[in-house]
Amino acid sequence: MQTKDVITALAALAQESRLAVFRLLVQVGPAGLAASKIAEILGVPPSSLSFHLKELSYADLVISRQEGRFVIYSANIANMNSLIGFLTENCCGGNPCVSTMTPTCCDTESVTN
Amino acid sequence: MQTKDVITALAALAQESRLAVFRLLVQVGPAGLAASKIAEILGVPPSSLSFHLKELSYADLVISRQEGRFVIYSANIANMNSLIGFLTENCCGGNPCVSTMTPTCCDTESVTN
DNA sequence: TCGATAATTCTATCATTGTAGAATTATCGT
DNA sequence: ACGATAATTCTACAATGATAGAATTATCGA
Repeated sequence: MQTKDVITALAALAQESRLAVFRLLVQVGPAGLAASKIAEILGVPPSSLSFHLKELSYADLVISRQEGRFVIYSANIANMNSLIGFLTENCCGGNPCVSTMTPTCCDTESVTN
Repeated sequence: MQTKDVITALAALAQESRLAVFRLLVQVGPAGLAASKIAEILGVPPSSLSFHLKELSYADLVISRQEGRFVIYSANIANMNSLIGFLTENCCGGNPCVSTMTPTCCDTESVTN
């Protein structure tokens, strides 16, 4: 994961609506939610939500799939784990303090640091 | 950790210079670095660096201590771990997929979710 | 106490980002 | 094929954030 991608991801999350969307999708898991359902739950106007979902997609933090006339969004857990890995990388110079270097969330198989 | 604090922290990290400063300090560890040293290593003008350090301090991502006429900055690992905990909280609805829920970096004692 | 260095604040300018209504495109049910 | 719903793009406006020189404050060495 490149510095540029990390900044894009962090910037995407550093916004109230988007952070709420992302956390909601993290909690929902791979099943995901339709855009309209997200808008309903969070009380965000559709056009605003679309804007934010686009940002999250661009940052590769969410994945979308078409199901009929619904677009289902779900969190990209693997990329979130990469992000976390980047922030904690080589902590304290490498060896002295790192106790556990395991990913913090599910989908550990597909983590691509 | 509150949503507002998380957004502040993420926004603080979502910037090239600040992310570089933070990662540098994470890698250096508790010993930290003087502002002038950081400016030298990263090639950032002092006034700009001050601006960014202030942001990182406000976000509670770095800690500063005075040593003579030097101000030494170090990463606040505990708070970074809280941040990571917030993002991964209740992943996939709680139980089904969480394999390891351990902090990703040192200073595991002082983690305050 | 005085010059030199460290660090921050002040200031102005420039660029980016968030918001949400209106219009547009696409897909469903009948 | 047509009305209804889903979702996105377009648009304009407001707000926030980044940059770096100049001035300011504070601490060191001699």
